Amino acid sequence: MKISTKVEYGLIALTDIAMNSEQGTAVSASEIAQRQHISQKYLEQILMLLKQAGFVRAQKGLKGGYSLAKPTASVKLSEVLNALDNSILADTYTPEDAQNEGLRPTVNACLWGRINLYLRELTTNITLETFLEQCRESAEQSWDYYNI
Amino acid sequence: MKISTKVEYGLIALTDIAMNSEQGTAVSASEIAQRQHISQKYLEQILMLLKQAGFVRAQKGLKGGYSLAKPTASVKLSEVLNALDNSILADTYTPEDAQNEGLRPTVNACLWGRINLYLRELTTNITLETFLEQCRESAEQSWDYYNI
DNA sequence: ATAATCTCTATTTATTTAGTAGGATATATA
DNA sequence: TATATATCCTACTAAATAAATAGAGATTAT
Repeated sequence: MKISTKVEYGLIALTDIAMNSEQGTAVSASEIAQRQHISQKYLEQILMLLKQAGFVRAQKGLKGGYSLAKPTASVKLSEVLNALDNSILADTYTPEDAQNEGLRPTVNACLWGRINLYLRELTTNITLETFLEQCRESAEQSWDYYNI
Repeated sequence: MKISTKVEYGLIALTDIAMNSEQGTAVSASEIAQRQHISQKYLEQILMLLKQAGFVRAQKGLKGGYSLAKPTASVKLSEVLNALDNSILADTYTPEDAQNEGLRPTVNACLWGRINLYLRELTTNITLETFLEQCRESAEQSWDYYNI
């Protein structure tokens, strides 16, 4: 499944903020950009999406930056993805589709609709909390892998 | 999830062939194009993919066309999708990704990899046979819906 | 004051998608 | 064998989308 950089960077940024603002300090866009090798200006646009959707709060000025606006357990991955790209979990259903005399509506209903439902269920059941836990486990595993 | 017309039309075409070549007669591209309202020239390119991947066989010349090359129960949806667009079920993993010092490899492994695995499992368990059955059920349902 | 930070909008560039187009090749049938 | 009807193959193009780049404005801790 092809993921746009916007969605990928957005999730990386959210993860970076979660991991690096634990002491109550905000994480600036420039920090994230440097750490994750992402264009800062592009990242700023993406961070605005995360802020508008209520996942992070922003603090302007010196020592400002972004911090989490909610407890990680209440952040559903499906909602984060929707905030970054509202087509990623959506059915691409058009009004003309419904009037199509061919197989298009049927295939849409039977297959793509079913796949999207599946994806929504999957991503609804992943929270930022569980995701961060998996990231830590994954990091440990690759550490072991290279050192044993 | 955004599906390209190439993939969508490919699946529609395969379904059309399955439904309309039962008497051993081949289905021509022009027939499919008319029935499904798809550009014939574009469709021809897509049918070539399905042929190259071994899902349909082609018969040139007068009264020619396409017919299924395998029993429907042995056609896995995952394989059809891969034939039409090999990125749709794939991890978008690049060599640079592995060397990235940031969170990118971790997020790739923990999230996109997991989602793709999920999608592959789902689509591997759908065969053309089961899909056709669902299409028929769906058609009956909408029939009922509008007539009762 | 000022330097650092987010905010907002416009523009540009690169890539992908969704076709269009034209002709070559093969073949059933009259 | 002539012909109409198919598939096969490749090149090209227009439109949409993705991925930034750029610049200026607003805010705020120090």
